[in-house]
Amino acid sequence: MAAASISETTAAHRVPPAPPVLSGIDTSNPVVDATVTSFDRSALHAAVSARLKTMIIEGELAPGARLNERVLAEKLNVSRTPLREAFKMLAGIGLVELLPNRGAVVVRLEPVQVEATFGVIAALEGLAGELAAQHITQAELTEIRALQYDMLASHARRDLPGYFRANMQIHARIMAAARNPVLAETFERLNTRVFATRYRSNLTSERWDQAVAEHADMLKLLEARDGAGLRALLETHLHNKRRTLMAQLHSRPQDEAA
Amino acid sequence: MAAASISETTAAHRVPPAPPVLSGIDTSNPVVDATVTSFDRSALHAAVSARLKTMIIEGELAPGARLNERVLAEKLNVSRTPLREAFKMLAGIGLVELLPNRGAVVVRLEPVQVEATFGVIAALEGLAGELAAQHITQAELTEIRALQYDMLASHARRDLPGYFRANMQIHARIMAAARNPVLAETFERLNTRVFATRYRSNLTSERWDQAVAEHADMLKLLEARDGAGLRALLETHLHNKRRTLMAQLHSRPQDEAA
DNA sequence: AAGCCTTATTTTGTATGCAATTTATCCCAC
DNA sequence: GTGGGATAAATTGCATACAAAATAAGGCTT
Repeated sequence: MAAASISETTAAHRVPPAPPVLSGIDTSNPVVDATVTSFDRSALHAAVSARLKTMIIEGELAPGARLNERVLAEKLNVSRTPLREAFKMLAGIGLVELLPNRGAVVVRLEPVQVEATFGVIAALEGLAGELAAQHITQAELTEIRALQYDMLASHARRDLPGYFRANMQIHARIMAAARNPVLAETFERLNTRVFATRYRSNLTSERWDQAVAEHADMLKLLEARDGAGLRALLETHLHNKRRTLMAQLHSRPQDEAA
Repeated sequence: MAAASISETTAAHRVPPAPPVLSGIDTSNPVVDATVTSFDRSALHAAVSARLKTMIIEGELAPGARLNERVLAEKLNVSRTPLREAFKMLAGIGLVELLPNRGAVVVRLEPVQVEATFGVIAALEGLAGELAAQHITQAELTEIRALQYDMLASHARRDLPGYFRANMQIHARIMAAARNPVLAETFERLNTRVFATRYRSNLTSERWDQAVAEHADMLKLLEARDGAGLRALLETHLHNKRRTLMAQLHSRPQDEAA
């Protein structure tokens, strides 16, 4: 059957139809990671879980899509057992929903849930800013300054993907500087869910300019190590982002998927 | 019971009309025989997951304990397949850790991780307070007032378990009044991990008195619908709690487990 | 033709078997 | 007696087989 190719006796390990994706256990943020640990046989379920995760994040598996075990097992060249285990892991982190006796579906976020998620994210990033102001090193500050210029460049060129990339990096660096792994993990979990919404949305010109200005203030507060100020600013920043997104979601309904 | 009510469900965003997810089949009675066969056949993995969760929360499975598949499968009267699936779910919510080719162990929180977790919890509960002040109904307020008196009674009697029970209820009611399911879910996830630490610790008489006083202020701010004030108070409240706990953890080392 | 009951097909859920890895045990050299 | 290495036992990981449930299909009645 499908799975035969993996259970080859030697370590000859198959090449999936798609290029290698995220490694098994990653605490990093979604897009950056590229480490491919050669999971010979020890972590098929982890590999499958990571693969499904990127498929969901990148929209290959759309929100609401039903995950048929037989079909997916064939596609990924694994048996149903590790696939089902991957489903359970993804259910644990809230990316899929398990319907008893009816399989798994990709979680679909209604606008109201996106709104709720951003409310929590705002608080988490606010906390990250406060802690980062306490713990950040000069080297980290320097890197963020550089990213800020990258962002300004992308903004000037009206390069939205580049802007989002730099933007995301900055937020990630602040999160890293907070030195709180639990905070980072919690944030990662929620950010993954709204990733597409957050980093692939459109912006009005005004909102874009405003966001860039907010980032400039952010950097100033960080340099001044004004934790309370940075926290407040980050929260407003994200509440603004949320408002923009919600308006967008309400004007243009989400994509539906079978 | 207390633990059961909190740990009831880990389901993420559910769409209202959709059928229940991971129906909270909670054995919640560790004394009765361990068979799970009486449960709905369609949710063995969910039932096992819930059972393991309570076993972990109640300390029957100690932090650091290795989860032997054969032994646990026999004890719970299930095959290894749903048991392994339950492991994956618990790994997803951060209660167990998966060691490739070496099974699963109950996550052991080092003091520094407890500290980090409480930092996040403080922010989450603070946010809950702010939102609760906006959304709470009179009926909910009345209930919290009653719980506050329960708590005062337990305090007067030096009934620590009763105090923690009422205390936990109050915090849970505030969380519920926040009307943000994502916030509630995120909080639940973290609170579960530090449950034993949080609600089974000791208190000095002074700290106990102070905590009770803080709760009185909480209620006042809630009644005044002072969101910002309540948020600030809850954060201090939890930072105080954290400081107490950390002192305790450092003076008395954690329980070790094979 | 529409609705409902019955039957067939598909799909999910669990148990079991086997391969691979890890861990424990024993023997021997030194 | 200790250390190292080979062997045996135990344990994990994956694939498959079978059972139960859900879904789809078909035919019958009205």
